[in-house]
Amino acid sequence: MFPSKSEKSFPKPGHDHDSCIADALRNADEICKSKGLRFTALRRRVLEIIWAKHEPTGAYDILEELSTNKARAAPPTVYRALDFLLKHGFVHKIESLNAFVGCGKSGDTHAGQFLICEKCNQVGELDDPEIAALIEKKAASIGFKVGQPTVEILGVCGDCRTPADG
Amino acid sequence: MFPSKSEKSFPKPGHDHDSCIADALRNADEICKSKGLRFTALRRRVLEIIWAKHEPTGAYDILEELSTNKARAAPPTVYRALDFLLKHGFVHKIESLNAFVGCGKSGDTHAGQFLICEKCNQVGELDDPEIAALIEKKAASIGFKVGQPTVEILGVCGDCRTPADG
DNA sequence: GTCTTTGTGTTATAATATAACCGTTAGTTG
DNA sequence: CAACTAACGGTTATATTATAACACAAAGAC
Repeated sequence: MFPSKSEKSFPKPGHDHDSCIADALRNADEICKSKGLRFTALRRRVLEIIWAKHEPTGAYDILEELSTNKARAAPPTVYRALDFLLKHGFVHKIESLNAFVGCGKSGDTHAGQFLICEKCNQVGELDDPEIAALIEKKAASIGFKVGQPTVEILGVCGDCRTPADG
Repeated sequence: MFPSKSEKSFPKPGHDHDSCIADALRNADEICKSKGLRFTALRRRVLEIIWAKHEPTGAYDILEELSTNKARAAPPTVYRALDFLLKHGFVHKIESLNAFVGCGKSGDTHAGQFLICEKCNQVGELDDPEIAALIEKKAASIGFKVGQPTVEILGVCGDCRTPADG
């Protein structure tokens, strides 16, 4: 896992993109090996495409990338790979965008808290335990047992902020 | 506006359903009148359908309800009404379900925090300022300016809980 | 090596959402 | 009130997102 590196991550404009793709793939490789999951070429490729974009990517965009000039992939191909990646926590779905992003702290299925920049479209993952705890507490106060929380925050990231954004 | 009534609401199993539909419509009537908005028959009917279901309702379900045996409504009819209702805060969209719910505290556009019961499908609206503030604070700590937060929590409501749900 | 499970290709279709065009209706102005 | 204007809604077509069902191939189990 990536301990501090992606704890409060928002991808920096100048960061080493290639290496973060490589890291994510290597990470997934290891996790799959240790858990006996089949990290097939297709699944690996889909994960790679998602990381390469480094922003929320729609299933049909992935499909596009996946398709070569000779062979046109069909939707179930992508959705099945996504199911696998989601199930094992390698990617998250951003519900408000119908799009998928790579998860910085893969390994276990977990709900993230996402900060989505309206300007650069990049997504930061917060995963803040205090937020999760507060939500759970408030929900519990009216008798509600929290299962899967979806927290997606649209806004403007630090790198894109101008005085006008406040 | 409904101050305490729906502050922490989760519709109770035995509550007076008809009156809460009526309340919501009357409320919307007043707000529209005071703001000079045109609360047309169609918009009113769509809001009524959403409240009548009292659970997240898909656009095509609304369309179904809207269609009589003589006339079949088309999607834009519903989506346009929904746009109006969303814009003015009479309904919310639950992104994780692609569905719409009536808003218990209409009047201004605002982002809600939703508790969605997996068993009865009812939705409670939390709108807790502490949660909003904490999210804002945590986001700010990494330079992110919060715009529109989406908080949707899947789980089990008090009325549906059994010992097995913890 | 056979068997069984899991993964993938393929075709078709479901479910959700929007574009574009146009007539109608409701407010607005003179 | 008549003419004007802007908002509303009907209609057709189409875009976008997602899944069902079936057939075959590849991988792991025995």
